[in-house]
Amino acid sequence: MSQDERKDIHNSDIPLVCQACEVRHQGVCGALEAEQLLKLSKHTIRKVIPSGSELHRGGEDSDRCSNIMGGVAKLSKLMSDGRQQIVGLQFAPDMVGRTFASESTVAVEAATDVRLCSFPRSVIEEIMSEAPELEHRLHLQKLKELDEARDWMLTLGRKSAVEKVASFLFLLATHIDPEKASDDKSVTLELPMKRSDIADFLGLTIETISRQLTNLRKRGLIDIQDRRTVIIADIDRLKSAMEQDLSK
Amino acid sequence: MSQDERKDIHNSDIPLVCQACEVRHQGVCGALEAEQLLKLSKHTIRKVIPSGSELHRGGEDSDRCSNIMGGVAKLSKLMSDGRQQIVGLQFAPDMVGRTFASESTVAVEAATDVRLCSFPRSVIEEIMSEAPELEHRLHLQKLKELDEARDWMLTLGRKSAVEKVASFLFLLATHIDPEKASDDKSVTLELPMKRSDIADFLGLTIETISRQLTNLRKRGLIDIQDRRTVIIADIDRLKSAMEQDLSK
DNA sequence: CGCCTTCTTGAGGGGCGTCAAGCCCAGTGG
DNA sequence: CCACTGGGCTTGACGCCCCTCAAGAAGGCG
Repeated sequence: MSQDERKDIHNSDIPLVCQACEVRHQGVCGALEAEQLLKLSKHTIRKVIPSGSELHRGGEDSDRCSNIMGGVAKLSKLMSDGRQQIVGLQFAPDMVGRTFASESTVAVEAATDVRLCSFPRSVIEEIMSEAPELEHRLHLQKLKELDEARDWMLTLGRKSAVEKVASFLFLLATHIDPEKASDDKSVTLELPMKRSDIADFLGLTIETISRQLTNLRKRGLIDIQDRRTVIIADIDRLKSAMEQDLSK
Repeated sequence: MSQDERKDIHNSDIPLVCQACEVRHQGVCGALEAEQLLKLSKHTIRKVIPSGSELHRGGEDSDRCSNIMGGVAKLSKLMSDGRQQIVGLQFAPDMVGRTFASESTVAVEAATDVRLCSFPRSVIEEIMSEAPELEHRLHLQKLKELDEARDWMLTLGRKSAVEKVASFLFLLATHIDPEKASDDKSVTLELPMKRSDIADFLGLTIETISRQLTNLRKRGLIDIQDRRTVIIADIDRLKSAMEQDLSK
């Protein structure tokens, strides 16, 4: 097995599990040398989390981090009386987990089935201290998440219900299969979560989500194939619906 | 000048401007050696930004970053029709600025008079590449901002108007003069911004802010000394008002 | 087919926005 | 000194957007 037919510089000593990894170069692992990948891969577990189950309970400690290989995870916060707010969605190749002990009050749950590459927090932190480039990549990812969180604060604080739903659909269209951003202006969206999750993401109720989806449908902005499949007729018109109240 | 009466290891070669800096050890500069401080200090400008003026216009490029030495800066986002959302407040010793080209669509404005230590982005990024500990500190700060942003998303999406105002007052009480977190349960708050800013921070209108402040006053949770000064009677009662609707 | 969860649609009510009037206070100028 | 002005704030009246409650439709699965 030491005889590898693709014996170029980059692949010779890279763990097989990483060689086969489709998101390695986009994720934080792209910053790692073969030696470090080997170290990390000794502690990794690949697993599939079924839709609806938790990767990390909010408010509890967790000493594991995971790269998302596929699927969608949701980050949520819970109030004592049960009110809930989803504060972010994570897609491949994002890394989830509370590095440096932050993110403690956020729960992580699989929205769809999620494929993970999971490892102990201590190992990734140790490698970070040796490989600044790894911390740099993670830093950049967190800066992106911060930008997205602040974008969403504008949506939560200042947009109407229609605008919120349009913003949600646009977010999905630009994050799921971004390479499939076709030449065409129409996009077929597989909604990765149910109405109650969408409501918790947008700070609305399920009834309002439902009403605004039919509102958008009646205006010809979207077509609803089935409850989980939405066809965006024209992504540009949807984009303009994000800032323009269509309630009247 | 090479003769320094405090010739201990730590201070001998540290620039005078940094020796005098009251937030140096708490801010990101705490990660720097004398040599790096010297390099950075050659490009720093200390200045005071008067309340209301912009440090950075949203959507524009900026090649400067700044440490906040004192005062409060607000980060805001603007929609094309004028709706606005404040997405964060920054206090000393936070660093503001778009390192690694993120944060582009966020405007930074002085809420109060703000004392800054400002330097070019290129210099801080260069030093970061030499000193991973500096990037680590900045990374930790951004993780804290991400946590705060997500906390605030819960506030924006799921809390009632009273709860939002209570949350705002609590946020200020715990961020302004945190050392003055006295033995006493009552806290005198100097509001760093006017009602319209508070409204933009909470996703409400100025009228609602005003009404909910008097609501909290009538319930004995706060005392309003003048329009800019609020006395929190009991910080614990205020905290519980953050999750409990008092509209009835 | 029955049962459960999820979703849609309608009717009614309430919380917050909108509009408007007036107060407070600092700044300015006569 | 006071009148005038203008920005910031408060308070009231009213209306609308979205929540609440409820009923029923649509799937999914044993």
